[in-house]
Amino acid sequence: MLAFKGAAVKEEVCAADERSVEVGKEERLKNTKTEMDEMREENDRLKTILAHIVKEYQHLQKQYFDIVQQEQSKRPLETTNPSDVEEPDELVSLSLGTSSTGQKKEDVISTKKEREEDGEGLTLGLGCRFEGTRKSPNEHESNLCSDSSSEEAKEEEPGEPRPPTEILMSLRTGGDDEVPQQLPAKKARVTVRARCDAPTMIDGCQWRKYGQKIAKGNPCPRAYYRCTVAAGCPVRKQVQRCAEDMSILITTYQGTHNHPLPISATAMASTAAAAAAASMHMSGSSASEQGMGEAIGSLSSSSAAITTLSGLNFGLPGSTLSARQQSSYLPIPSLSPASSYSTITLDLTAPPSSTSQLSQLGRFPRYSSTRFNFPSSESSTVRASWSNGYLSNESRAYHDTPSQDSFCQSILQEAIDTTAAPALNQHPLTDTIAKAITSDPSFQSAVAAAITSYVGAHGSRTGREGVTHGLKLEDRLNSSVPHLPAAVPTANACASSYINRSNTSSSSQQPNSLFLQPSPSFPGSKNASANHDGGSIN
DNA sequence: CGAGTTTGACCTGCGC
DNA sequence: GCGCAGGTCAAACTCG
Ligand SMILES: [Zn+2]
Repeated sequence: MLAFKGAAVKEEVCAADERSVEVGKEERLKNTKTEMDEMREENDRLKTILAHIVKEYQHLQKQYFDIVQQEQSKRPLETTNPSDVEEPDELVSLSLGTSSTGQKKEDVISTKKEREEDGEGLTLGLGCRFEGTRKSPNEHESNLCSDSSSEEAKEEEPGEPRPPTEILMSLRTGGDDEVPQQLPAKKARVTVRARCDAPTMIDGCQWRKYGQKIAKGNPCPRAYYRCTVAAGCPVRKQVQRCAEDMSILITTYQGTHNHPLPISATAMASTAAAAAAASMHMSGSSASEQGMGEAIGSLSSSSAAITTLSGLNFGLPGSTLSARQQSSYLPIPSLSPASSYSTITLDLTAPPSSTSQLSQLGRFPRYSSTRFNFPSSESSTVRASWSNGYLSNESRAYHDTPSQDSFCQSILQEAIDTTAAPALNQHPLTDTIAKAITSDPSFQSAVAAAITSYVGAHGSRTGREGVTHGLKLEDRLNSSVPHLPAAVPTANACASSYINRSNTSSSSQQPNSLFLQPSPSFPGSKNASANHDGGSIN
């Protein structure tokens, strides 16, 4: 009896369960459908946005070409850019300051300590010849092998011709033509100033320390690192703390990677590039077109998504070919660039006030500098989205899916919008970007890396010029697209989110295949001493 | 034992 | 030509 009763009860219970289960299934189904609908809507939205972006891009591109043509016609005989030639060193400074107003030139040195978030290392990367955006990993390997032999040669040669996206090509043609004229002997350098507690920035690349020296005027020793991701990679970096503010880490990247960048680095570079481009647009005026264009170009090369941005960038009303402002900007005396270098300085320290810098311009007449400001106000929201975007990027790092990067798209969109309505909207975008940049050290480094790479590529190009005209374009393309500039590893300990997520392990990043693999986690970014940029060093 | 760091020596460019 | 400073090399050492 009891047994029966029990059985009956059980059955009832079972029936009830089944019912509830069915109900649950239905609900789930409904939910799923709803989600699907939402996804579809989202998809449509994205498509619309993409279409819009493309349209804008084309428009801007056209404008850009017009401008270029105008410029060319204006100064047909000029062989070199005035600025380039005249100034032994070009200093382009990117200011990613957090201060919202900081429109322009603030004293870099005075940078305050607003950014406490980045507590750790920053990283920069330099150009990379073979870019990871490419679809076929195999190519990377082959490239690596071939490249690994001679550093210098590599630097000068972009390498194999990779068909960049058409957009890039067009951009490159236009933009680069002007650029190529830089001084032949110049070596590209990217200096990143960022607040970072960690000894070095994590940029996703592996670095090996090969020397240390106490520079004059700065009690803090300067460390010298060499990229070890690929044998023979010519990229080097110097890491030094600012004498005036020990919390500021100054990292200088030099050279162009002769290997594909790690996914994380690539992703960072792209995002950074996008942000940089966008912000540049916004701030527009002061940035030198050339520098920006190049930087962006390099960045864009890495990721298609960015391409759009770069396009925008180029599209900018050539605000400045002629008007380029050259200001000397020398944040840290000890680091003063050698005359033979073309240097881009990324100031991620968020200068507090915007006026001081101007005062300093006069101090170092010798160097011209272009400054890029990324004013920002703090916001965490942007950052989150950015991170997401980054992640998505990362997964696709090796696929050419420019338009698909939603994150980038959003950014682009913003940029575009802003661009369209020049003055009005600038702040929002700028802020957003700035926030993103500021909040994430890795991002910062990425920007720097991207720029660096670009510059490096450019420099190498210069060397090659004259040799083969026919190849020129190709080279450029290659250099710009495939060869990302070294990604600036921004890694700090802070490297935070991006790196941690995307980057493969710090120390073990490996050139080809590994790049593709999403490494699980970042070990600890703690040791500054660690050599691996990815992990510790930098 | 190999990879990476340390550190003094060495090389090079530049100003006087 | 000399000295200085920045940058690099490489032997010795450390670490996993
Ligand atoms: Zn490298």
